Amino acid sequence: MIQATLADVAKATGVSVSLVSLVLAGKGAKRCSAATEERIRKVAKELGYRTNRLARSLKEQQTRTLGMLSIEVATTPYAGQLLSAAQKTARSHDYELLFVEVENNPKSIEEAFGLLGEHQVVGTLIAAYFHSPIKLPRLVPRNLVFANCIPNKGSYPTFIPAEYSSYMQSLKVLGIAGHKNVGLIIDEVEWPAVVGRTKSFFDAAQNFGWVIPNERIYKVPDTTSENGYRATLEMILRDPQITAIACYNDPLAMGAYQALLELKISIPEQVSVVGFDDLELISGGLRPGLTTVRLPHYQMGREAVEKLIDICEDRDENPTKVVEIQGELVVRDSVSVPRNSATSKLTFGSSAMSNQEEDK
Amino acid sequence: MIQATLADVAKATGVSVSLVSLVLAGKGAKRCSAATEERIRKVAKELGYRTNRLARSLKEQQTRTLGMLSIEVATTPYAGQLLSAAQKTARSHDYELLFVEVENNPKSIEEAFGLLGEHQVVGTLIAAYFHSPIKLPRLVPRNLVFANCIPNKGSYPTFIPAEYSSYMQSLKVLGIAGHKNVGLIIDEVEWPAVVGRTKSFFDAAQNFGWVIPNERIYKVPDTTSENGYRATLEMILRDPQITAIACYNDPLAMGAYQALLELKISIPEQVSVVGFDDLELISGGLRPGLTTVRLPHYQMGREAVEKLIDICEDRDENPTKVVEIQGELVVRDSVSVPRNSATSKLTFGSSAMSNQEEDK
DNA sequence: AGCAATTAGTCAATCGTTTGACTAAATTGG
DNA sequence: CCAATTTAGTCAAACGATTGACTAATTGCT
Repeated sequence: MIQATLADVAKATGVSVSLVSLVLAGKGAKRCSAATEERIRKVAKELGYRTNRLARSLKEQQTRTLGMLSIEVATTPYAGQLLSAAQKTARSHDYELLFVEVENNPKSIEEAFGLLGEHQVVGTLIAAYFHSPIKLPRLVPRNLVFANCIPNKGSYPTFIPAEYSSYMQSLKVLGIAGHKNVGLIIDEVEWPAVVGRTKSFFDAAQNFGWVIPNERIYKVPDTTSENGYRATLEMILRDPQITAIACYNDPLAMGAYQALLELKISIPEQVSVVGFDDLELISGGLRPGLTTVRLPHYQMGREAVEKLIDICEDRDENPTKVVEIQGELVVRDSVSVPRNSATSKLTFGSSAMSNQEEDK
Repeated sequence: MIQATLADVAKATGVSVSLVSLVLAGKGAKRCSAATEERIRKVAKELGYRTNRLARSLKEQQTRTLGMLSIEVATTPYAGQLLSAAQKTARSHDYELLFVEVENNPKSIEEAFGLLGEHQVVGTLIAAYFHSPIKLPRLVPRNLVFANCIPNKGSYPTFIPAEYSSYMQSLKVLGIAGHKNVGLIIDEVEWPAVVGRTKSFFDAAQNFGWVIPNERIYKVPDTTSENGYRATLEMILRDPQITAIACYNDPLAMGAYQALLELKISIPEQVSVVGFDDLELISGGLRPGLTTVRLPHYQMGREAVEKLIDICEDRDENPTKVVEIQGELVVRDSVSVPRNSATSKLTFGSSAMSNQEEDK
């Protein structure tokens, strides 16, 4: 006997299966004497009785299992927060998470839907490792929500980072510090995140009176440190007026640090840098610490699952569609007031270090 | 009707439920005419019939679900590979993964065991984000395996990184390059990984004739970049003979880079550096690229689940206990032959850059 | 023709849990 | 004291899939 069943408890107590079921479900009040109830509970405990959720779900025609389709969420540093949040949130509502990795194509997603269907999941969360578009198959299950990605059709509760306003936070740090000559290094592919952050940059330029921002936008084919390094070298050599570099993400910022260090330009005294993502390994590991914005992975996971459960339990009073979640500005030490360009011109070479004349 | 059942297919075809079941299970050969079989299949397809795994499992008294208890596997950069591998491996054997995050204490683990029991999982994988000891509760389920962690009692299939031989690979790179004066920066807490890599260092010292290694071991309370930076500064200033630094992991190596850069000591010309973990964000992002060792997260996940399924299906012909998996050496550009200390003494200051006189 | 064997199915029990319908005994009210 | 109500339970069907036991009709063989 691998697990005690209701029948085992009933036999050991000398009552019917029904009564045990009622008592253990807390519905025995009107059907059972206090003494019997106690006996049943005692025996159940002794036998280590645990409900068989398969049987319950079959009878109830309703599981408490959610499916989570993940597009590289687990394997991307920090996106895992989303998965962790989803699981913990589900658990806290007595739901389980059936986790399935898929590829971002309709066929792979459709297969996974079928699988989740066989397991009678009551709802499905689709999440991606970066804010990306999802192509859905023809048939989709009911009770579907999205986190960190956007479906190509239909209208579902969708939880994504507020790219525009999140990025604006770090740009504001530059603007308020008084920077006027700001460069941007950004991905050349027009992902939703790229569009939002670009707009943010132009609006910041407008607000803070930055000069000709479109000439100071450097596009890279991939947001690697290597590309951040190269873009920064080029940017600084071609445009030595620049006092601050806004990077699309932290790996680019890491490359920017390397380029500036190589040019013997000190951060933040001579050039300030901001990143995006708060990849702790990078942002916390760099010297000086990188001022950046933490993506709301945890919140997206939590809110998406909470919404999903609301929908599953028909408690969706306000059928929200797209929810943009604000990232959190993490201020470290990579931004200062701009150098006084009258007294401190950027020079390149071994004497750069002695050239630091900061504004007060 | 949310999902078609066997009864639906049977009614639509005009046959009994039994026959449909038999046919769709591929056991209809001796019980069904080819014509009827074809009709059944056609109707099932039209109705989008999918087996109800709850009902099947209940009847079969056997699920195809595995439980995975994770100790921060999802939230730690790169450990997520283990989870991804586990899920994909399970899936490729037609198993599902019920993913549960737990804390590393017996109470939390016991709770999760109970939960998995209710879902009738046939086997359980416990995995941790770093090679760590696990305290098990009094009662544990059958069919248990461990990945990247070690149980405090009992004897279970356990898949861990081969700390000693993995780390030896990167030390060999230093040894073969001809380094004699090698420093080690390592965690002060005696985790299994620390013990293995320390032993590796002493044996490498023995083999390659390194001098007094115990005086060149710097212990840090936490393996952060910051501590790597501090340890490196101290190490180099106190012991300028050092030509190579072996770091316990990549974040420490990142800190070492910063310290060396600040001292204007070039990598690898004047000092070589090796890391461990291959945190791509760091190892691939640093300039020059960091020579390090990739932890076998993916392999641990895959092999653990394969073993688990073997056990669940009574196919465990060789009941292996602890399997150590070798990490993969990733050679980048942070190691060269040692500087010739006769002609190139380390000096500290702005003239260091011109001091590079390498061996040929 | 007569019997066995094969073909093409159906029947019914079962897994563990839930719950509305039922019942026997005890208690209450007038 | 007896009818009505309450108490303390039991019974049985259902969820969907599986499978050994059964059967009716056809075919094969001599």
